[in-house]
Amino acid sequence: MVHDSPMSARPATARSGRPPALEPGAEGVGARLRRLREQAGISLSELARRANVGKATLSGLENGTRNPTLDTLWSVTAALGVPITALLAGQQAGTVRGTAVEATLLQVFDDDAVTYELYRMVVPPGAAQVSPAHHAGVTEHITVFDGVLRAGPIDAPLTAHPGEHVSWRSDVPHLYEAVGDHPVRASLLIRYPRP
Amino acid sequence: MVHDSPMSARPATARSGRPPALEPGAEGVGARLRRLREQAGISLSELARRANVGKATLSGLENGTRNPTLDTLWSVTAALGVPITALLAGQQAGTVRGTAVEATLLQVFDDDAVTYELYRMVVPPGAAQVSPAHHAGVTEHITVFDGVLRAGPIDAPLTAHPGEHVSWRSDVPHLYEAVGDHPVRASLLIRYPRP
DNA sequence: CGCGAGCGTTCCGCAAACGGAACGGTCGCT
DNA sequence: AGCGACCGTTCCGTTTGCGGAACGCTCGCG
Repeated sequence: MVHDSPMSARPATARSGRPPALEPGAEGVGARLRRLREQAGISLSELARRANVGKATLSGLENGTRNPTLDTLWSVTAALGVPITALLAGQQAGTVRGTAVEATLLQVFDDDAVTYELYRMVVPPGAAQVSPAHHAGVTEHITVFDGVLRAGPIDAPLTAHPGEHVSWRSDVPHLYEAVGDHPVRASLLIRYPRP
Repeated sequence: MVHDSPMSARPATARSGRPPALEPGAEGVGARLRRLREQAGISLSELARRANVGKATLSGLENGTRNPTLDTLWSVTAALGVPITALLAGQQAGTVRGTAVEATLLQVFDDDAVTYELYRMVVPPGAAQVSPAHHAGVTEHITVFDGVLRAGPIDAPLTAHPGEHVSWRSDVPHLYEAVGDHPVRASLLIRYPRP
């Protein structure tokens, strides 16, 4: 689910015919930047000087009327001494919503030969979600904390009760579904071997 | 220290006369994006279609020859179903280096009236760091785990041994310094009241 | 009072990021 | 072999983010 076809309910990032106001995330970034700058106790002009960016750029950025470049963001956050993620985080970062599954990315373990992604997952009752196949070798591992989950390959789904663990190779289409009328809370670990 | 004058050793983000290659962070972002896309098992063309961006844009982004706009990043990460921070994180995110202090941002508590930032801090022996004043009302709180620390307002610094706690109002210039030849490990909590 | 210093915003020419189209290359199918 | 579908890269005209300069404003000081 996690990486699959957000085609359906994509958070309207349409570029066509943009009105004066920018996409939803932008003014959040601007406001966050202004707060960080004021916390640091420096003026807009001063920050522009330190970061080697124009005052116009900074002004437009804070007011949400510009759509900054990545290296503008780098310069500004570096001059403030904060990680670049400080500007982007906070807005539902890491939460992925599918048709019937909501998953929050808790952690990524990125080793040489394999990457793990750990999610906290909630499946509400009454709806099922089907996800297309992942790459070969990818496996998913779910531990159920609450509720009863049916998940796994479409033609051979597995059932897990609280405290139980299921896993399968997800290089085939697979589904997630809550059994009964309780939402399912679970942890989801996806393992991606390096090709 | 944390927010103060990274003027000295700024991670050269100079914009003047940029060579074909971009600033250090960029190709990391491109590589990370390519990995995410391949993990999702979709082609560059397919991702361009889903994200509503040009293939040229995506190609240039993955190869590090372009300096993407924030909303390009939004579109792409949204289409991949990953948080935007997935592209930026990983490279020393949250670590701030001063002349004699290295601090890692562990957590930010952002309430209505006040913001707290919690850092893990290491002060190597032999060097001192002076930080200019913060805004009025800002206070710092340090708990020493290891080593002996001298810190606080320049004209009245405090000394803390392992297990001890010091705090001061940081609206005046203040310093951090390890006493003796052991590095100091400590936690640093900065409290910023909303003006 | 006048005036210089600093603030944040707006205007402007230029560089570059953007999407669309065209390109060559590699498959799989008839 | 031929051919259509798709891949990722490159070219190109348009859009827009960029820094610098000018602007109006608010202070603090002589």
